[in-house]
This record gives sequence, structure tokens and C-alpha cells, in this order.
Amino acid sequence: MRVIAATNRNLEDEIAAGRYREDLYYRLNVLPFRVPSLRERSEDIPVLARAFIAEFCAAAGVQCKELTPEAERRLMQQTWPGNVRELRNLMERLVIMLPGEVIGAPDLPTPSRAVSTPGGADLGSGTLSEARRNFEREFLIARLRAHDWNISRTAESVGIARESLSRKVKSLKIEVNRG
Amino acid sequence: MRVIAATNRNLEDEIAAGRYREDLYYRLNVLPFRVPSLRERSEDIPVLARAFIAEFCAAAGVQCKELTPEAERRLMQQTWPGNVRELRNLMERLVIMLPGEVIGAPDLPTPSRAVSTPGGADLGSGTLSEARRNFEREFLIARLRAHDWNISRTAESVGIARESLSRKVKSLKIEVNRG
DNA sequence: AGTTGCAGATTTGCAACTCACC
DNA sequence: AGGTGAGTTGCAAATCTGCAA
Repeated sequence: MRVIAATNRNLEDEIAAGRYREDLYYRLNVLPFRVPSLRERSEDIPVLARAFIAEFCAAAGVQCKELTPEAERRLMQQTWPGNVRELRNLMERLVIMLPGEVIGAPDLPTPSRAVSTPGGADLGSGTLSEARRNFEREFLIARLRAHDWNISRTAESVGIARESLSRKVKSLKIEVNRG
Repeated sequence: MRVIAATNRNLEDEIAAGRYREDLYYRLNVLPFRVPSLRERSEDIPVLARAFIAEFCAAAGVQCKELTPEAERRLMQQTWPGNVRELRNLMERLVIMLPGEVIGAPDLPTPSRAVSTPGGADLGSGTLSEARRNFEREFLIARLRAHDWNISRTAESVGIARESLSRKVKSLKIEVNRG
């Protein structure tokens, strides 16, 4: 993992000023990092994979390749011992190696370990309603924070009624403990 | 740009067999690559930025940071002389440098060149409905692209009815010209 | 600021039909 | 003739929203 920590200010000074996370700073000096498992965030895989593909296709100067739904499913169900790094490397290889514009399931290497299906359900493929919910949550949290967690002013700022914001805060389980 | 072209087969043989693109092969030996401008694909910026953020947050072992809508808008409007590489480096720096979980517009460096405001419209505030609309648009475009612009399959993938997707594609003014 | 009742607006899934293409 | 995929539309149920209290 190459790390670019470019800054023209002194790191220690910034930490003292509270603008950097101390734990992060120290981790930067002790490679390698601890990497959370991709299995816990399989819903991120399609986005990550597509972004990597876009990046490498752009770098290679070719038209952006596409993932077929089957390939996407395969990627999400697969275990990723190397996590994001491994996914990234695979996308890099696929972009470089495949001649066509489509990356299908047959192009993927056979998974080393079998699929783990916790609930046996849908595997969390990322519904629109889920994504929208997450987005609204983050959006409103940012706005609430910007307005010092004042419901009325935030509501006016985002163009909805004060009561609606209250309802949303409750339904989205947003913690209003400023801090 | 580091390139991993891992393969246990002979490249020239593969080219003769038509499994590799000749132009790509030759480009691999002549760095640097020609990189298409990000300005021509500004709709890719949010997806790329989020994926990079996710990657670097995972690598740093911290909770995934979020882009505020304002920051996202700023990124899309900004010119990117260094293209994907520059965007990637910026995300890396932001993840490492910022203490909170939100990456806002104020955290972004002031663009070297001025912002170009096509419609000259909002820029500042941003209603919830607007933000949600933009988000749904980006989300669905990404999914449609991943599913080769197939309405039925994409609809199933995002958990809504085929007709609803059609209606959304129309109301969100999503261009379905694959290409 | 949190809740609730209510009415109007919006969205959604579903069925049904048409059209286009192979 | 059959299959697939898309675009529409009517309609009822579900959801959301603003307003008043």
C-alpha cells in the first residue's frame, strides 16, 4: 500500500491542533494496516469494482469495460482474502487482459473458497431504497451538523417541513447527540 | 501508474490468438499512457471518488468517510488536469488528513482554475429533494451501466419494478444511449 | 422540539396492451 | 409463430408531506 501523505504543514503540529487523528498518524508509520474484511461490506464490491475498471480503462486509454450482472454477482459472493487490494488487482488484470468491452462471469478466476450465504437470502445486492435511505441519512446528518443540530433551521435549509425532518430523524435513526 | 500484467502465458502468443488487444499491448511498453480527460466523463467522478474513499478508508482501518453533496458537486465542476490520478490522490489525502467522517466542500482545496457553472444555478444550498434526485440519478446510471443498460435486469437488481425504473429513467432524464 | 390526525400529493407495484427486433 | 425487452397507462395501495393542534 503506497501512501501519499502530502502536506506542507507539520504533522505533529496539526495533531496538536486536533486536525488529525492521532491513531491514524501512528498507523501511518506502522505498515501494513489492518484492513476490514470485504465480506462485511459486500455491497461495496460492485461500486468498487466498477470504479477500478473505470480507472484502469481510463489509464489504458480504452473504452470503459462493463461488468455483466452475473460477474457482479460472482464478485459479491466471492470471498476476498486480500480484500480491496485483491479486488483492485483483479480488475486491473481483467482490464488489461480481456479484449472485449464486457467482463463476464467466465472471465473471472474460479473462487478459491466457496460462497458463504448467511441468511441464504439475497446477499444484500444494494436496493435503491436502501441506497436512498443511506444517502438521505448521510445528507441530513451533514446538514444537521452544519446547522448545529437545529431541527427547524435545518429543515428550512433542506426545503422540508420541520415535522418531516423530525419524522425522518426518527425513521433514519439519526442520533442527535451533538458530538 | 503501476501496472500489473500478471499472466502465466506468453503475451505474444495470446495476441496472435486474438485474446489481447494489440494496441493495448504496445501501450503497456510505452509509458505514460494517454489518459482521456475526466471533463468528458464528469458523471464518473462521484462514483470514482466514493470508491477511492472507500478503498483508502478500508486501508486505513477507519469507518468509511462520506462526501457531502456540496463536495461532490464541487468535484464534478472542478477541472482535473491530472485526471483520475489526481482525483485519486486527493481522495487519499482527504481520508488521511481529515478527522471526521464527512468530507465537505470546505475541506477541498480551492480549485486552481475557477469553477465553470453551466446553468449558473444553485451551487450553494441544495434541497433534500434535489440532492435525492441527483443521488438517485447517479445511482441508477451506475447500475444501468453495470447491467448493460438493460431496464428489466437493472430494475430487479435495485429492487423496484421494471415500470418504475422506466418512469424514473424518464423523470430523471437519464440518457440510455449505451456507448 | 416532539407528536399526532388528517387530507392531499406522490410513488409504487401490478396488470394489460402495444410495438420493435430477432 | 415464439421469445425478449421496452414504453405506456389505469388503478389501487402504500408512502410521504405539509399543516394544524
